Amino acid sequence: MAKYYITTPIYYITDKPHIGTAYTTVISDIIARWHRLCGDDVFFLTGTDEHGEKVQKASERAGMQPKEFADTMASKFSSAWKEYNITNDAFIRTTDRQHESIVAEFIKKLYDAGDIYKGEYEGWYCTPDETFLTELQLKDGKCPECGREVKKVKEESYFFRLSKYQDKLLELYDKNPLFISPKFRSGEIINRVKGGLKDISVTRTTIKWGITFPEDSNHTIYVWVDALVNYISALQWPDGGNMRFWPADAHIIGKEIAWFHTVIWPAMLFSAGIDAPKKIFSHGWWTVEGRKMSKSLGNMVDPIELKNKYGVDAIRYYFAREMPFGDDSDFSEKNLIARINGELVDDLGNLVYRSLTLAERFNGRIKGAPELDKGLDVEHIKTLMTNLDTFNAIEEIWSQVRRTNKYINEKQAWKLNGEELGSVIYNILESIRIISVLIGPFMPETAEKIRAQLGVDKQDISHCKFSDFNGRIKKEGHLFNKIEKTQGMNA
RNA sequence: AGCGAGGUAGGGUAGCCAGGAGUGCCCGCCGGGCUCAUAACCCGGAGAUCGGUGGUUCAAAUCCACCCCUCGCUACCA
Repeated sequence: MAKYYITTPIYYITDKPHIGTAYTTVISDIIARWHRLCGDDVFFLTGTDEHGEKVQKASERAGMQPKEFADTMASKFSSAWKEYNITNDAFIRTTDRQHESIVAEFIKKLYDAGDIYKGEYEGWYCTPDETFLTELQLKDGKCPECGREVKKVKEESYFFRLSKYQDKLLELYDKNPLFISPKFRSGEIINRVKGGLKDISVTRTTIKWGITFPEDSNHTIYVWVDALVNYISALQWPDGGNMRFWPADAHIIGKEIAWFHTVIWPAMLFSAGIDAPKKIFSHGWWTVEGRKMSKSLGNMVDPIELKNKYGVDAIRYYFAREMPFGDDSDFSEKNLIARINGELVDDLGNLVYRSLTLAERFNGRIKGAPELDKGLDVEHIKTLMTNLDTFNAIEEIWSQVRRTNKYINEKQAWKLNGEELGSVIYNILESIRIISVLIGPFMPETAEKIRAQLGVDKQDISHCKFSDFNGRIKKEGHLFNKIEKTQGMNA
């Protein structure tokens, strides 16, 4: 049995869950469920990032202690994921005491390796935005975000010798072409690494809400270092039992944090003498109704509202189906409704309903030779899923849904009887049974409903081939209901 | 500015790396079939100067050059 370790980023708790974080988490869950379906020993991690200046400020505004504020926000995430049927094996919080002590131990290891030295951080700071900026980022000497004046700040800081690992990183990319996925994003990173790496500041003296740097208690560890270590602290590094899951098979992230995961994180691991993860997959971003999603535009989509309105499985399906492998996509309610009505209600729901009507009326033996197995390529779907390509995997599954609908029409099943009908029904039900297994990771509730109506046992990937049909038909209702146009959120 | 990604019928995508008739898929539109099914499903059709210009070639959506447009990243902003 192969092990499979998959992670989401840990989400920064100044925001509540939105469509982007929900997307990352759902996609990761689909992959995790897929691997379980394939019999792998899976560890699936998500969690929250709770230190840093912004959290400190946000908690002050909320009139709470940072830890109290963090507790409130973290539970918003864990309860949202519960509602989305997320099957994470652990939920890590960077304020967990175990995490804090492991981060301290980890950074000490880098220190002992001679990769941490004391220096002086110098840069620009935009006070109203509370943001540190580099020379390059400034626009006409002012803050690129708000256009206001910035001031020069100088502060004692400890640095990590990132520059030392340039060659080792390039070697990593070279030996593992899929390390930075999808491939079209790797050039960007590799060129920048080739262009040279600067050491990075890893501690702060001005921020109190963080983990104390063990070598100098005037400093706290910078949030990014703290956050990245979650991937191993959740496994109880260095010698906890779950370390057998390391190296991670896939870190699923948004493209905006690719640099940290593909450059800084492996470099820190090298310094600590730990293997690099196998793959960093950065997915695209959602725009909302054609516009960038942002708080100031007020177009943040609340995943809980969305789910309450359309159903968990519909949203999970939409996430996996709408956004092509790694690309950006537009979220639009019109489009979501079109997919629910066209693909879930008309294609899949209707297929199951009409098939069960035929099967229920038939009282002969459901038996025959496989005909509908042609064209269904489970191995290909496996390959796509291994490559995290949920978009094309669904396309492939749906072609079988369409093929089955077509088969019913071509055979004119409603006109047949006797053995001939028994054979056609056999093919239809076997096809639906296999479809239900394949869609399980995407739409677990729907898969379960189909399975119950077919009256078959729980199955895994090895059952995705035509064999004898052994179910006991029990037709219930429709799997999905049509969304009327007037029901749209903004309609 | 530098680096990167993309511009294919009304919309969305695949094809490009390894050139060979504009070929595929989904939605929408028009017409037909069927009645097991949630106005569903199935079949057929219309619709594209493949962003522009120039080049290589017997042959370019595909290779090369230049240009236009959109988007992302640019390191300590989760």
